[in-house]
Amino acid sequence: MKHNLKLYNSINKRLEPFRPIQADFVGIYLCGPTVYSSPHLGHTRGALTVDLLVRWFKYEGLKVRYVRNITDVGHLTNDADIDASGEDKLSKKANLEKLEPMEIAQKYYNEYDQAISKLGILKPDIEPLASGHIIEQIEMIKKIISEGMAYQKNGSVYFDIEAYNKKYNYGVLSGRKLEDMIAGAGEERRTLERQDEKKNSFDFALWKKADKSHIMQWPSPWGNGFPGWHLECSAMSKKYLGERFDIHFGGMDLLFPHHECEIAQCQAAHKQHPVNYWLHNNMITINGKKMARSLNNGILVNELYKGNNALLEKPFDPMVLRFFLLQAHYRSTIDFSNEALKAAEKGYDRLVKTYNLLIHETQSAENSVHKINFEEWEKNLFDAFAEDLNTPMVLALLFEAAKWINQIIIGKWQLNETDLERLKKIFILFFGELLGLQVKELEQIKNSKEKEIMGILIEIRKNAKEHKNYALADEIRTELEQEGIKLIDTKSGTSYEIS
RNA sequence: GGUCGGAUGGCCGAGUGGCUAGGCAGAGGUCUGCAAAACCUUUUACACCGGUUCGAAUCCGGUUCCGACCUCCA
Repeated sequence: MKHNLKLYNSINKRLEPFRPIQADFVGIYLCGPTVYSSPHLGHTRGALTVDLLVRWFKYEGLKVRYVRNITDVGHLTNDADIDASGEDKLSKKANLEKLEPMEIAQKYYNEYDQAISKLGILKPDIEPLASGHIIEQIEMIKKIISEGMAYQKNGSVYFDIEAYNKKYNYGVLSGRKLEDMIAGAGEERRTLERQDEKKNSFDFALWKKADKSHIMQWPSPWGNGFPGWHLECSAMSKKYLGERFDIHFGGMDLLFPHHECEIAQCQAAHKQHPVNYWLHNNMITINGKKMARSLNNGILVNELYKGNNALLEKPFDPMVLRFFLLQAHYRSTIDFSNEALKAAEKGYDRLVKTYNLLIHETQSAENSVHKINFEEWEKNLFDAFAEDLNTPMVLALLFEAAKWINQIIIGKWQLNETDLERLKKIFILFFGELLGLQVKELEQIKNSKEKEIMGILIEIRKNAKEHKNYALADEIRTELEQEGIKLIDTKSGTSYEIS
């Protein structure tokens, strides 16, 4: 590694220099989505942040194995316990849409995959399904039982936190103490059903017994049932990344109980803490409140792309969403609104324009005349990215370069070939390769007939202007504008944009 | 109630002790027949009250407000 990456480790609550377990290799696990409905904006953030990490590691020459799971085993809608109907989310949706649970999972997985890919997010190396790892999960439960840290009750298996806590420390990640959790289980806690099966209310299910009406179920040593929610990530991360791996990523809302339980399961089964760096992204908010499926305030990713949501004035390009998210640090909340997106769109367009100018319009000169400190700029870019992925800072530095590029374009500054190539190289590296921003095609798909007609109109208008027939010139401009065609006059001539 | 985080100019959002973050909007300018676009320049800030310090948005204490988790959640 050429640069010193620092990451904020949730378990120690501080920035730590990143050191891989094996030199030149890094293993990353991201808690992916439960595929029972369409992805909303919140789902993009974790995937995007890991994408940045992966891009960085690859640039630094590390071999990356990036695992992002798909949860296609329905968790029960109500706690880890059985509610009145005994349905899980996937079964419920399957009933509703009259489909097999696996059809539901496939359908929404496809949607997720598509929506995420449009954001320029690289695919993971392994994308395992929870349903494809039932055997591994059962094996892990057996191990935990043999360690005396889980117990069976009526065909279900629960994790015994009290037993676990005698040897290990439950709560290392979230900072929760067992006593507090007992004390906290007071009047304000919701009363959960079937708690009597558990020794303690904070115990969680490793395996749940399924009755006949439950669609997704598998045979196990404890009878037919399905695995508990926390187990899949432990089983799959162990299988593909080992008992101890480098980076575990997920949303902050998963920190407790999900990740805490993962730690407990792994430690019970493998006698070691599974992860070196616990990373968590913050939430996307809307009017200051977390966006979530369960809160029904989510904006779907596809709604954003298509503009068909009451809160949106218009559709937005996926790259605008990517830029919008990069403007905030991944550990901060980011407040979503139509206005904020519009602002991001303008900023992004400006950066893209500058990018195109740099690549296509700049020409080197004999001698450099400028006020650029390349060394400092370059160093600041690398430092910003490596300082826990400070993408807002990286963008600010790219906007600084945008000003330089304009100085060159208007002829105030000039760069010799070496300097110009250097500017191009670094700009492309950060803009494209590391931030993963792609250039929207400036030349929209204009068919040749349309170009011809527009060329004629522009020519007529040009002639009119030359003969000072401004009435005609303005009429052409106004009429076209009413059709959504905007004429843009520049020194070198007139171009047009269709909205 | 418990655990944890946050409060920055009209909006979004960086910044951990002294030096303009940045984007959008606003203002002024260049260009233009006019306008738009583009480019250049630029105003407004650090929730409140104390304290530490030569110096605090940044550290400490308190207050108020907001949020996340403790149910499924990215």
